[in-house]
This record gives sequence, structure tokens and C-alpha cells, in this order.
Amino acid sequence: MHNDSQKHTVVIVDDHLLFAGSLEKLINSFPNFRVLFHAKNGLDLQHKLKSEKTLPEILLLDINMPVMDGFETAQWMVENHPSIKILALSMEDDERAILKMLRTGVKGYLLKDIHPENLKLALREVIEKGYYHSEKVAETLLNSLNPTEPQVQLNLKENELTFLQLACSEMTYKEIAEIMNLSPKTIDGYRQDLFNRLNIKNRVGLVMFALKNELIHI
Amino acid sequence: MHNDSQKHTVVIVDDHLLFAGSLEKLINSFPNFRVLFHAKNGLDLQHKLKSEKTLPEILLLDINMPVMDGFETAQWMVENHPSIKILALSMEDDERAILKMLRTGVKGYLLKDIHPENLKLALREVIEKGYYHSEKVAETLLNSLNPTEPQVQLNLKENELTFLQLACSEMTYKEIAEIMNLSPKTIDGYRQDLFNRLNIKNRVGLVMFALKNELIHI
DNA sequence: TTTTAAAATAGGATTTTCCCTGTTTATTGA
DNA sequence: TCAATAAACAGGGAAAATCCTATTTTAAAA
Repeated sequence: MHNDSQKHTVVIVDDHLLFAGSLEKLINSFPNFRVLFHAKNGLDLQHKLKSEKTLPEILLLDINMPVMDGFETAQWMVENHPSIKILALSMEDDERAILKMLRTGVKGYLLKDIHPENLKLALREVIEKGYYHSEKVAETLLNSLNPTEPQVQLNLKENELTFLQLACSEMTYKEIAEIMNLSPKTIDGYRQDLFNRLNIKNRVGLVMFALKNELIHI
Repeated sequence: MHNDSQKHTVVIVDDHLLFAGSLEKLINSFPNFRVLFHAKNGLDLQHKLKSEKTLPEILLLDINMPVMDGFETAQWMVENHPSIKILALSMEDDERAILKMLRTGVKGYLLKDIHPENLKLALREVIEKGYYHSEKVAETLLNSLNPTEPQVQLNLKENELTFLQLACSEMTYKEIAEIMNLSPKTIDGYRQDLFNRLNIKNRVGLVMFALKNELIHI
């Protein structure tokens, strides 16, 4: 048995209190780890890191949070507390999300459907090796190197994006022009340009394109 | 201290192993409850209920699951094991979901962001009173009785629906008319009728309406 | 300071959309 | 069979959208 002072410290950031609470119980049941506290989101974490005297070795970070989500929080942590190792926790195995987090410098990425035993393993590895990569993450990394679908890189300029989003409303182009402080003829140009580049025939096509590429949400 | 045989029994159904596992730890730490086992989804639960000799008193059921989700599972349970009390667990406080579950007969509805202490309370109440209703659920029930937005009942006729769906393509109304074997003027009528009824200004409005009402999917 | 490229703007023609007020053609119930 | 009603269809005009081909303005680079 280890006494608390020998144990590695963990802080949990998750807006789901029930999950955070249970997770704490689970982690505290691991002989080598103990949870210092948990935070509801990135902002809450910032405050608590200031007020608490002890900094954790590991941060278990949920990426789906309101207010200040996992990405922002990870970035802030890397900048302000680079020594704290971040283990990202996520519901979905979204490839883009995984890559984004890895790029900001998290030490591991866990899916919430992993076996509790794997969490223990991940925590141990992060302490010992400095990182933990599950199979899924490794696979994603490979996929990203060898992209199956080149995914039409949409180079939308700021104005084009704005126009596209406004085109999904019931406004006329003239009204859109007014809002954007541009001549209707300029809007005319934006539209035609998009039609050509995206192989689109009319405004409905624009709307569908925006939808498919999540440029707007219903 | 209670010995196991005196404790109330719980089974967890959740596809997120980590959550299920931690939750088990948490519940087992409650003096009056113990977890018998957990299942990944409804199907898994069916199998396990058959093979295990002991039936639980309470079923903690996640509603967001692949394979056989919370709704189906709840229905099956009510039909096949009506004596087992169901506590639904959900990430989102989706009003429709709450109502749907309550109607199928679950004894309570918990959000995953509740405080662990509330879970203990909910379990106790379900055993003692037979149900547990959090504030949110009570509020939702009130809302459902007094609907703020009457939700335009959309009485779309077959042809109108078809037109609406085709209007979400890049076809002109003339082309749509051809496909539907109708005069362009008839299509004109359909459109105008929908504009008036749905308070829509132009074709983009039609597309957004179809999207919002899931008449088409992206 | 030129040169250059991109962004913004125009003119003008054609098509499509939108809107209003009708008429004709089924369909159905008395 | 005869209204009554709904569905389909039309004419015609105004507004908006689409599609060309330029020109002007702006910003960046040389």
C-alpha cells in the first residue's frame, strides 16, 4: 500500500459531474494515483489551478465541454503549465479532433469506451514514458499520413465564407451586399466564383454545400 | 456496514466502458447498493439477464447507445421485466427524449452532469418511493403541458413533400415539374402555397424548412 | 515608384423566381 | 346528377438570380 504523498496526482476536467465523480473514485482505487480535484471546464480549471497549492502531474481532459472546451483548455495548459501531462478524453473517435489535440501537445488520447483497466495503464504509461497512445490513435495517425480521400480543400476567404453563410438565409443578394458593405455586383462576383469553383448551379447548391461542409448549422 | 446480501442491486447499461466502470465503483461505494454487472447495450443486456441468475432491482440505462439504444431497451425491459425499475441516464437534457422515456415507463431520468451525491439520492428514492424526478424533469413535464411553441403541424400532401424535397436540389422548377409530370404552373402553385403557409420568402427558405423538419438529410 | 495581381465594381442580357388573379379539370358527397 | 371543393393549370408582370465581358480600385511585390 502507498500513502498519499507517494501517489501520482491527477486532476479531472469534465462538465459531467457524475462522470467526473465516478472517475475520481475509480482513479483513487488505483494504488498509485489519486485525484486532487476536478473542474467543470477550462475556465474553472484556471481558477482552481491558481487557488490550489499543489499542481497535478496529469490532467484528464474531456474535449466536449461548454464554456471553454478541451481544445482551448489544452492550448492554455501547454502555454501556462507545460509540465503537466494532458490525457484527452473523448466520446467520439473523431479523426480531426484526435489530430488537433495531438498537435497541441497532449500526451494521450482516450475514448470513453475504453476498459477501466486501460485507464490505469494509460496513467502509468504517461508517468513512465511520458505518453500513451491507444491503438485507435496510432491508426488515426497512419490514416492521416495516408489520406484516403484528399478532401477538397476549401480555401474560402473570410468574405466568401460570410457571403456563403448569408446566402443560406432568406435575404436577397442585394440585402446581403448591404450587410457586408459591398456593391451588389461584388456579391454577384462572389457567387459566380463559388459556382465555378464548387461546380454549383444555383443558390440551393450553395446552401447544400454550406451544410455539407458544416459552414452553417441548422 | 451492510453485507452484500442486504444491498440493493443495480445493473448498468452503457457503451462507454470507462464510464460504466467508474460508475460501478461509485455505486459500490454507496453503503446500500451494489452493482451486479454491466452491459454494453440493450442486446448485451438481454443476454446477460438470461445467463445471470440474479435480477437487479434497478437498471441504470444510458440512452445514447449504438446497436440497441436506450429507448428500445427501455421498451423491452418494460415488457419483459416490468418489476425492474429503470433510471435513464443521458448526456443531453433533450426535452423530447425525456418525455419519450417517461412515457415508456422509466422511473427516473438523470443527466450525466448531476452530482454523484444526487445519484445516491436517486437510487434511494427509486427504491423507497418507486420513482425519482429531478428538477429538470419536473420542469420539462410542465413545459410539455404548456407548450410555448405550438409546433406548426405540417400537413404535407404527398406531392407537396416530393416537391419540397426536389426543391432542395439544383433543379429549376421547370425541371421539377417535368420529373413530377406536372405543369410548371402547378409547381408554381405548390411553391406559393408553401410560402404562404410556412411564412417563407424564397427557395432557400424551403430548403431550410425541409432540413429543420428532417424532410431531407444532408 | 512602377508593376502586378487580386478584389471590387459595372453594364447589360437572359433566365428563373416570385406573385397575383384567374380558369379549367377532376373528385366527392348530397 | 348536381353542387361544392380541391387540384391542376394559365397569363402576365415585376423582382431576383444567373452569366457574360469588361473596367476601376486596392494592395502587395519588385
